[in-house]
Amino acid sequence: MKASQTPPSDTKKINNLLEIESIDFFVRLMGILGMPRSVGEIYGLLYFSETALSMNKIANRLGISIGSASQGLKTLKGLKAIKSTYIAGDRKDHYLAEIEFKKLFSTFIKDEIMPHLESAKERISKMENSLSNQEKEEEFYIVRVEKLKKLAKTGSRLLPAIAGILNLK
Amino acid sequence: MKASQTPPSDTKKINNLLEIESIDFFVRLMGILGMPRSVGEIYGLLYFSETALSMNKIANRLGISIGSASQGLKTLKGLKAIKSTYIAGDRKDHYLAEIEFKKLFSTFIKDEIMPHLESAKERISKMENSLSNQEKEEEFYIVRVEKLKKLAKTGSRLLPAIAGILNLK
DNA sequence: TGCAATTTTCATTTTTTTTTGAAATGTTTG
DNA sequence: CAAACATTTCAAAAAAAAATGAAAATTGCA
Repeated sequence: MKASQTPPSDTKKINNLLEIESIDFFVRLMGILGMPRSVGEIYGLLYFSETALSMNKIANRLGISIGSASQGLKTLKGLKAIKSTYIAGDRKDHYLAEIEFKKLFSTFIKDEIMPHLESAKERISKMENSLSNQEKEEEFYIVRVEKLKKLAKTGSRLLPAIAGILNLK
Repeated sequence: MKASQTPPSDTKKINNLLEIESIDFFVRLMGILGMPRSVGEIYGLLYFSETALSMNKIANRLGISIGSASQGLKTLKGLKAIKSTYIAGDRKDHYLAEIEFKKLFSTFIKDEIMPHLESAKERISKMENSLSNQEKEEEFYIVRVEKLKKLAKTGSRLLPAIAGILNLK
């Protein structure tokens, strides 16, 4: 008769509606960045958590395995999207969301996109070198290689610029 | 003794090295945009093809099924990354790569990213509405909702701007 | 109109990605 | 330093995404 009204033992009252929306929101956002569901879930949970949460609490609250939680936290640390806090008298690590999204996005651009650009440039060179002497004369091939080079150059300019804009907003 | 030197019957001599590098390049690029391998393969093949190719030729040359080819071409049409050409006396559709990447990217932003932004705004409103009266007073929640709104706003400004920059390069 | 060629669709299969959970590893403190 | 707790790793399972291919739908021509 009262069990259903008792909130989970060790937590302050949770706004479930908010939490659910937040998780849903970040699952989709992380999805756009190609991150697995668990990463979005963890970040969404932490985003509206006033207290730092341990890995175990995160896994329990989300109903995911500790393996997923561990992996997801590692990914989020890599993105600088969370930070860990020391809590006195507790051996576990505790995590808080980094709420400056610019960090998340600029780390993402730097670590996930820029490296592709580097190897793209190499591959474009390979293409250029593979052109036969005859092809080297042909407008068709010249234009296409040119476009690729321009694409790489635009990327090299634009991506850091985007990261930069995010950093000063 | 000569079979291995005979090029495929109906094609002009193909620069396989170039083709392979091109396919590899676009498989990765499309991968960043979350597109399946087949989409990158098709575009990569068309990019250095001087002649327009039919769906069947594409499927054959790439060794993929016609189902994949059909689906991949549909996706590429949607992205405005290819165009079809009429070839006299041939009933089949023939496809050419659209080599202006700006089209591909701005269509991608418009069709794949912007709609997410719209629904994100709705979800942020939901979160705001789900705040209890007490939470509405708390700095913690106010800041977080504010950050989300700012994120949505930055997205709304930045994404069309990026599409715009691409269009005038 | 009717037939043959072409394309699309979609249930099934295959492949890839993600999650799980138990074992191995690492860490703290009594 | 050992035992208790925490975290990471990784092989196996589950889930999700992509590819297949045959049937259905569409198209254009005779």
